[in-house]
Amino acid sequence: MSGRQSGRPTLEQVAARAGVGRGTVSRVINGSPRVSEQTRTAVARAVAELGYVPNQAARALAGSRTDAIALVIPEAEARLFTEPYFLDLIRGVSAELAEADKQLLLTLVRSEQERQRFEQYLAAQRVDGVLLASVHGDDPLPDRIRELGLPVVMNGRRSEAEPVPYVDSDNIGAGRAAVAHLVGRGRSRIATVTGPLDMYVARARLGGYRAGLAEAGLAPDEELVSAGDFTEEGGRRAMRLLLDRSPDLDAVFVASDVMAAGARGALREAGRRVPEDVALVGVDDSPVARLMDPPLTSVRQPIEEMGRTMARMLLEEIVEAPEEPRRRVLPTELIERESC
Amino acid sequence: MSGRQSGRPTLEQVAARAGVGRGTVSRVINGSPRVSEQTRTAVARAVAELGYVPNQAARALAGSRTDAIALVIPEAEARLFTEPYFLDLIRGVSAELAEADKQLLLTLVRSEQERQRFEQYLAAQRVDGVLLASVHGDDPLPDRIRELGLPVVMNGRRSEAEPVPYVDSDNIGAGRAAVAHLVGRGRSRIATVTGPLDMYVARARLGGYRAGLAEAGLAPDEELVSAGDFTEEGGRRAMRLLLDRSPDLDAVFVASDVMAAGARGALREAGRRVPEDVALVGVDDSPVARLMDPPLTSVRQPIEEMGRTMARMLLEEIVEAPEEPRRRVLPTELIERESC
DNA sequence: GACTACTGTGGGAGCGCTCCCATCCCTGCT
DNA sequence: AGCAGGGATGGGAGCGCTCCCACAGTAGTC
Repeated sequence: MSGRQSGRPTLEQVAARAGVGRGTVSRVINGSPRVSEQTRTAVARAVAELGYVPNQAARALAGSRTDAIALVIPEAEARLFTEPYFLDLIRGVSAELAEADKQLLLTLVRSEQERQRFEQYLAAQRVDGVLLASVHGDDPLPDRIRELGLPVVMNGRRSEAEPVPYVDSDNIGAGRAAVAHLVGRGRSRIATVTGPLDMYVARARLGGYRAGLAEAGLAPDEELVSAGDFTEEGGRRAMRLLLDRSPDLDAVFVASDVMAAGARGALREAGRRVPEDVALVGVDDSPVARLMDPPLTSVRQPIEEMGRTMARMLLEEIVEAPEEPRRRVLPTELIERESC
Repeated sequence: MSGRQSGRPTLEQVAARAGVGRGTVSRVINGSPRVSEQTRTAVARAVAELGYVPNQAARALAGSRTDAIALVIPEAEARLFTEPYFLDLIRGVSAELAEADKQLLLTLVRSEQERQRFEQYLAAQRVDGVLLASVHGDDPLPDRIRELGLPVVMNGRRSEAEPVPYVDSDNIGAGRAAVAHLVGRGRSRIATVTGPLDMYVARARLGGYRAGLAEAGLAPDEELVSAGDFTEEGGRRAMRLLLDRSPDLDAVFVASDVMAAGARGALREAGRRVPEDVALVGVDDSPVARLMDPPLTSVRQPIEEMGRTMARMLLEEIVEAPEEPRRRVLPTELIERESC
């Protein structure tokens, strides 16, 4: 159908049409300054007339860069996170890459087998760099990728002293802000439901909680700390445990909105009113928070912005050799609703 | 670092190591049957020893296929849909593509400009086919892509008689099932909040609602139909209007869970109890439905399965020339909760 | 006026594959 | 014994670019 039956035009054909050499067209296409203005316009016209679009495969083969980057999301964790998380992240990454005219390759990794397959892709030189979302504490993948010589940027980190470049949100600040807010509302027996403590993000939020207590002059109490797993059910269980151990608690900082939904259920079961008896603060500012009864006060992370920042950092790493690993920690923000 | 400094091994090197010709290695790699068992194992060993991985760009250039497909999601609509929708869809697509060893290129289209850029990509022959999510009624993109000679499969359709291959869920069935369920619970003044009627999905659900009424021998009443826009606020407004016009209604089929959340709010404002005074059915079976008070009965769409099916269809279209456009309509399922 | 120093340009040499044709070497048959 | 018919194999010819070297033309320098 239509005139493209004979195949798409090539550099050579554009060159012929513009009456110049192949190299010159290439220079124009790639914006080299070493071309006279006159030649440039002639080539530009030929390009327009022929509807020329450079063949990506040929470019990649000759130039050894693909103009594509991979975003890797471990499937297991994709289910844990409050749902909009990854979509927001993708949105940010996508926006930034689109501006730079790069392609986004999305890889959901479900199994060890797929993970190996992914490493094969990297080896096949399909991408110029890798973005890694939600990496576990002991995940060797980031280091493996670096060994392949590919730039990587992670979302979040595996530990306090992360050697690989990353973009994280200020999880410690999130915990502190939550506690400070609760203290400001006159609460003093403040408990917390944490995430799984093998994840740095969970430890950081817990650390922020403790720092917040210390700043308010409140004594830490291990009875007031209960570990969840970022699921609703986990939040429910942790809350029950807390109520059991410390019936006198008057506030809870829950390390995610989804867990907060579970916790809220446990409080209802126990006949505690929110916020009259127990005040609640979550993390994520997810749609869930808005829909809860009462709507949940929550600490917002700038997810989309994290995505953008990651992409930007990666693109930088791709062009300029990274002297030392970059890292960015973006601020969080407390969104007040009626649960406090 | 490590031994790959000298560049990755090539076909040629594998051939030399195995003591065979280049063509033979290529045949082994691509699983051609015209290779003796002995040679095959010899080559396989050389591949393993060298850690050979075929260069994708070279393959694409020589073989003119990329082993990648694009999934296009219009950003504007990504915000409308109940959040897990696209993630589930992506999950399904990704799973199926991974099995077939294909890459997923994700493209969020935000503006007309980005859309054009996307068409350039297609022209640059970066993908073997395109998956299109949530296409509007008058969207010319699907036809444009077909003109480029690329296989396309859409999620949903633009009209009843869609010429482009698609995978849809049974939206008419969804409406009928919802109404039948409500009728079964003794309701007879059944209203509906629809989606924006320029979208086929909204019209189909409305059609199902009407068919359901007819099947139950209930007279249609246009006063009982109110258009929303798939947002929570739109659902709230539509519900208010409905209550205003027909205070005697005793049930509502709301064409999405998010709108149902808004509708539920409007009912609360009006002092109507759910389900005692007014029964509610939504669509999507999203997390929102589970969290509502009372939890919302909702018609589930097999989103992930749609994603898988789309991918499968596209892969088929890529290999065998499509005689006539394929289409698949997957069944929906009513999930009972306490809102009826 | 000869020399150097640029800028602009053309085009050869690959990049690492796939495609395909020519070749070789078995079978099996007459 | 001689020949056809295959299966297995080697390797040339590209695929459409980028890189880079060579060269022409022009300008600047003493």
